Amino acid sequence: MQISKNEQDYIKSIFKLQADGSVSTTALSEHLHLKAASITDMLKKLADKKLVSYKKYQGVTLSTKGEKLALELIRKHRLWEVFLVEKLNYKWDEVHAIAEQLEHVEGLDLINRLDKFLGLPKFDPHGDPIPNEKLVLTKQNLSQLGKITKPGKYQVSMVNQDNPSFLQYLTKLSIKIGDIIKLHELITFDGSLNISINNSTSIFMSNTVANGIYVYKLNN
Amino acid sequence: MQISKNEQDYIKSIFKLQADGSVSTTALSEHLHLKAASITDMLKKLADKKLVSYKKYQGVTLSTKGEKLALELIRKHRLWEVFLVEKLNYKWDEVHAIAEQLEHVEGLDLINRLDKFLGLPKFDPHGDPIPNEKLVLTKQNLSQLGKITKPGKYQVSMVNQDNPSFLQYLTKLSIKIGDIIKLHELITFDGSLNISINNSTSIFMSNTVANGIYVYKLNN
DNA sequence: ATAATTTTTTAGGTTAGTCTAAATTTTTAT
DNA sequence: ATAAAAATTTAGACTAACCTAAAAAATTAT
Repeated sequence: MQISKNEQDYIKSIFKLQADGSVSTTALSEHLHLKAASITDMLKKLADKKLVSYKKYQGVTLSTKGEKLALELIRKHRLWEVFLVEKLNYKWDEVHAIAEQLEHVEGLDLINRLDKFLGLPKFDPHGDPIPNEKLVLTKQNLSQLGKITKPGKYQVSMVNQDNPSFLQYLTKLSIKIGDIIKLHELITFDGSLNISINNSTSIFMSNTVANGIYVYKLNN
Repeated sequence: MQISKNEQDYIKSIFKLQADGSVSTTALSEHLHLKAASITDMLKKLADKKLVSYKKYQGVTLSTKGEKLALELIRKHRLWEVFLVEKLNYKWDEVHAIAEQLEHVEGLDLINRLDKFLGLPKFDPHGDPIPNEKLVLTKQNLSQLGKITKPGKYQVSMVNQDNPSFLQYLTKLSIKIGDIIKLHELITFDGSLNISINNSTSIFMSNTVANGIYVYKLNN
């Protein structure tokens, strides 16, 4: 059975939104920028193809098969992003739309060859983990910088990739994956932060920006 | 104005078939494996978009705009083929279907970056010339090995890429782009040839196979 | 030159994926 | 507990790209 590009996009969205429990028609409608009626239509088709489990008025969840497909797409998307950044010298804010197309390219063994060519990378340019050939996705235990309550040393491990201008702003601040952030002070009033990056002069950062940065706590 | 993947496929076919003069509905129908009625429909749309010039019952020719698009697609296709063979170690008979998909991927500057990454190759894995960044396609003056009338030394410069099993057969004969073929004898009866490749022991080759090999005459 | 054949177009229908508007179900607020 | 609001589904329509069958035009053969 073949699954269209559009169907694949639904599966990816459901995967992304299904953090806890089932995904509502409205949530999908907003995420895909389509009308709710269109979502209902498609969910029926996806259910017919056993990619999701769907009961009227009760939202949708991925089946095992649907989840496998989602992980394949995520693997493809992230590996192509690595290719675009590492090999074609794109910036991290430029690759999403292109990878969105490349992830739908099919070919015997293509993605595993690409994986090997890239040196079996574990993370994409934004720090998101790449599912391995067995589609195992290893999640790290990270915190949003904006939610942290104690001053200390943290390592930038992942950034929110949904907004190119956010990524451009991080570039302007010269914040990259792997950087060490020292959190000096928390302003409780508005959640903004006083930090320094890789031991350079300290800067202020809004809570909004800090929430797009995921960090790993270092032991000193 | 945006041009769909399907429209692009028509443009490529017209380019390929338009060797001399205009292309007939039937020729396109066979090349694209679609019914003639569908071709007529689409030609009207392509004419509306100024990609072709089309008059009822008189076949179709590409406009300047259509020709530019065709060359862009050929450039993309051939560069992706180089990528697949050079970087991902595919064989020359395995890349066509994947490149067919990759050629439709759009992205600012993508193909020029790929071109640079690959070292500005002049030919694809089958020896077809790659249009440069200005879309100039330099054609070589080659002959089909099966049409040659005089014994002598020739260089394999291009092979017919339409048939994977033909390419596999060439691989079995260990014939590659750049190889030197010595044509010892022509059998006029059936057009078959007695040749040797890179000075190894001589072999016979059918006229059919020889016609899929394009060669350049060497001076001795 | 006309009849037969082939090519091409037209007319009307199908499917995937979207839409709007209306109907229905669920949730929330009183 | 019921009314109002929100979410969801149904019904019917649209577009792109295909199809079949029939009509029309062009070509070929007698």
